[in-house]
Order: sequence, then C-alpha cells, then structure tokens
Amino acid sequence: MSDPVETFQRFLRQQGLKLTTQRERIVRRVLKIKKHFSAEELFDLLRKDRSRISKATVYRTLSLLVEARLLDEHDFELGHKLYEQSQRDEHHDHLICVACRAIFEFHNHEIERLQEQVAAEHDFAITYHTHQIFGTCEEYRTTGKLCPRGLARTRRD
Amino acid sequence: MSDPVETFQRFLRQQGLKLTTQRERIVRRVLKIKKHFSAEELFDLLRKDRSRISKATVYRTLSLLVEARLLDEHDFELGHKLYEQSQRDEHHDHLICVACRAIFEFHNHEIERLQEQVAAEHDFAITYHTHQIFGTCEEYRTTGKLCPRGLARTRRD
DNA sequence: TTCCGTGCAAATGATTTGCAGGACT
DNA sequence: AGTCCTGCAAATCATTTGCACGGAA
Repeated sequence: MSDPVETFQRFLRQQGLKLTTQRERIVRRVLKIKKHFSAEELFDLLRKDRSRISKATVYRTLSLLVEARLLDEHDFELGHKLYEQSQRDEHHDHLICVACRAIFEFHNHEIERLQEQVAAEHDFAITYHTHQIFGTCEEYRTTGKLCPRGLARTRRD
Repeated sequence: MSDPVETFQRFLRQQGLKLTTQRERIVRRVLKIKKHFSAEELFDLLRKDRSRISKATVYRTLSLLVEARLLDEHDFELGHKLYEQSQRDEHHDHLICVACRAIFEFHNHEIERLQEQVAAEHDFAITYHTHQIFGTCEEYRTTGKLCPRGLARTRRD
C-alpha cells in the first residue's frame, strides 16, 4: 500500500487520469534516482533505457508526480528546476555549493520551530518554505574539484 | 560619502566603466522605490518619467547595481526576479503570500545563528542564503483581496 | 580618439502548449 | 465510443546578446 507506483495510480484515478505506459516508466525510473535531478537529466536517463518518451511528456509527468507528492521540486537558482523523491514526513532544507554544485541536506527542528513562530507573529499561514544556504563545500575548497557533468550530486554525511 | 549615486560611480570607475546618463537615471529612479520591483516594472516607471531607456539597458544596469551591492536580487518563484534596495547590514528574509503576492520581511537572529551552526557542522562556507516562507497573509485570508497589478506590494507591520 | 554603452532586434533556454493521430476504460 | 495522452513542433517569456551607431573621458 505504500508502493509509489500504486500511490501514483491512485492519485491519477482520483483526478480522472490514467496510468499510461509512459507515466509508469517514468515513475519507475524516477524511483531509482537517489539524487536531485532535472527534467533534462531524466529525459536522458529514459533514452538510455531505450524509452523514447518525449520531453513534453517528461515535463507533464513530473508536474503530476509533484502534485501526487511523490516528488519535491526545487529551484536552486541553476536555471532549471531540480526534483527529488519526496521524503514525505522527513522535510529537509539545502546547502548548495555554488562551485561544484553539490547539494547537501539539513534539518533543524529548532529553526523550523522559530520559523513557525515568525509566521504566527505575522498572522501568516504557512503553505511551505524553502531555506537554502549557498556557499562552498569542504570538498571543493580543499580539492577544487568541480562536480562532473550529468546528475547533480547529492551527498549526505 | 554614503550617497548611493556616488557609491555606484565609484564602483563603476573601479571596473573601468562609466556613469552614463541612463545609468544615473536608473539609479535615481530605483532609489525612490521602497518596495520590491521587477525589471519590467522599473522599465515602466522610467517610461512614465519620460526616460526612454531600453529594456536591455535596464537589465544590464540592474545587474551592475546588484554587483555594486546597492540592490538585492530575489527569486520568489514568480517567474521573474524582484529587486529591492540593499539594506546593507540589515539582512532579512521573506514571507510571500502566494495568493495576493504581498511580501513581508522578517529577521530572526536565532535562526541565523542556528543556520551558521548547521553550515559549520557541514564544513560549509556560507556565501549567502535565502529563507522564504510561502503561504497566505492575514489580509488575504480575511478580505480575499488580491494584490493590485503593478508593483508587488511590500508591507511591513 | 577610443573604448564603453545603448537601442534594437534576434537569440536563448527551460518549460508550455496546440494539434492530430493513438490508446486506455 | 469517449476521453485522456502522446509526440512534435511551435509558442512562451524573462532575460541575454550581437551589432552598428552614439557618447563619455
């Protein structure tokens, strides 16, 4: 019952939509990605799997996956959006290395709490938030190595 | 010595650039704006002042003003960037009403401190950060009024 | 003079959309 | 049958850029 493909199908049905071959292939491929990825990168991965799905369909399906809450969408000021599998109840924010583009995740309960307090003080009803820290990561600073082309790296300690 | 136009001129000279009529008009106009504004909105304001400056120049000058640290640039997921006069030492983050587009500012010293701690734990050297809280503001929730077209509102309590 | 800067229009580039033929239910 | 979908190419849209002419130092 927590199979993502089923979750997606349930979501689609609910919206009067169908789980097509393309949509299913895309979800299954997406589930294998353990990093942050762009629409373009997903498109390339699908071609490598000999799935000739159009870019339009990739974009359309990514939107659906975000709506279905299977994916989270992020704008890290890279000129294109990045996606990652939603860790439903484990919300996290990001540290983005502007040099090598590595992306790290962090979660700080106290920050979240203070943030809610700030919103409350402004009579503001939070829908979601983004907290991004840009700078340079330790590896880049010591090795000067840039992130290889292709998938944006996501490293966890 | 803290006259923004002079600051800009100093910055330009330093870069081997000139303070042209257009650039000066743009800075002076920008200085009068007390809200967040887009390139397009600035362009329109300039036309109203009978300054026929091209959009290309507006964009080019905005970039320079950001480099000169006279303006801060924000991406609030609105499809276009917003700018605001840099409050040099008074950094702040934002609450963005997704319904009426009002923008509120907040500063929480404790959050900033915790954030530095998070970065330190990751051996991450911070360059800058963005902390945006999206949701609905009190006014929108009670009146249902949408933000009027034109300049994005910035309200402070 | 000598670059630097400007306006204009064309180029970008990620994402979206209109259409016409296909595919689920 | 009746929708929903897909692929393709064209359209968007904010922003950028190439060029030839105009302007500060």
